[in-house]
Amino acid sequence: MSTQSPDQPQAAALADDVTAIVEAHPDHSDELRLWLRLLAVSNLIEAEIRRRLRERFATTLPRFDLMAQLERAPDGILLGELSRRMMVSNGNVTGLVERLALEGHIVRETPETDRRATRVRLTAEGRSAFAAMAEEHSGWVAELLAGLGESDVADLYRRLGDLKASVTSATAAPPPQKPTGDA
Amino acid sequence: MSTQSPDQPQAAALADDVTAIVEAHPDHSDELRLWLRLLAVSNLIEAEIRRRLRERFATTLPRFDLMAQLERAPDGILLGELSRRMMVSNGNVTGLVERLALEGHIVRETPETDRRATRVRLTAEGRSAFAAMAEEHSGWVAELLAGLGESDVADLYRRLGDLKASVTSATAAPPPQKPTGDA
DNA sequence: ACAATATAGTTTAGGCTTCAAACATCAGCC
DNA sequence: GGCTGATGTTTGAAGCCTAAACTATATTGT
Repeated sequence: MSTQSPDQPQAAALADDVTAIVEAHPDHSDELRLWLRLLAVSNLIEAEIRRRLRERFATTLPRFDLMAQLERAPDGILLGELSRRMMVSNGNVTGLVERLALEGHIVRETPETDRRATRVRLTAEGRSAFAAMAEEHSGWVAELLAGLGESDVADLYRRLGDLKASVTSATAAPPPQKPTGDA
Repeated sequence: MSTQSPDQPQAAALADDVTAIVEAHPDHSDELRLWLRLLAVSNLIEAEIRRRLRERFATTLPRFDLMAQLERAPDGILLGELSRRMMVSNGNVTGLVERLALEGHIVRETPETDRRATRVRLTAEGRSAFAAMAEEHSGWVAELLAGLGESDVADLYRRLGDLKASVTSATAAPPPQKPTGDA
């Protein structure tokens, strides 16, 4: 797995065009393939977990995620902070909170000190519902990853950390724009 | 990173409860952590790519994916086949195709031999638009993964393949139910 | 105090996604 | 020909998601 172009070193007649194209556009196929596989695996696992959350608990991944955030914050969280932690938009949180409140899993309250804000907390019912879901959930994940050895898990974890660092640094700093004069 | 439970082997008073719990619920935290990181990395990259597709080409990832499928099928694809290849529902494809057709990127036609079906193809405009997008897209991916060495890419690719196999085998065969009498 | 600005959330418009039900057509059979 | 069951697609309801516009409240500068 190094360069994708299939082996036709003999077809000389048209080869010049191909060569020119390849030189103008360096080969990114290994990275592309890696990304496509990463995406496929991630979607595969996610779809299965969504399916089970729906079948077993009649809930969804976003609601589960939101409850997971609340469980770690016994005193509740402001919506804005929730939106930051979940990495989704404010408006999105508004809707999720509305539905979870209807289900009785969480409650909203307005702090005395800032009447713009809304703080949400798990109800007792929500806390115990989440505990049940979280336990099964972690079992599902373990089941799906059961084909990996202990060292595979550790290795993948570390390498994905490297990848995350690569992505973060690539998105944090805007790409080198016109170091010299490539216009 | 092996077992999560913090070390309090001395706290004997309450330890029995903890022990019982741990034995009843084996520790899955390493797998869980791996899954959360995989999901985070995947979402990070995906969000960046969606953002760039929107900014540079005023399009979306699903539309890009659909066009990518069509590009590999010069004679067009039936909607059902498209839905299978993209791993999304039929109804989803209906909407995507509608919007891409409005944009002039693709055309729909009904085969003479089966008037239930719809075959979609890229237009000439769609083909060249896709070529431009695909080239930038692969550059973005390479850029985001640039922090990884060549061997890192190959390693990750292989390990993700193992992971995919694990997930596939876990979801294909329903979990062992009553090993003896299910005949 | 008051105007300007900033912050916390909600709303709106639009797109993606699924599932289930409806619709259209086809293929086989009587 | 006309049933019947399978196949290909669309529709409708519901949820998730975002960006942008908007409301309400708080803070800051003067």
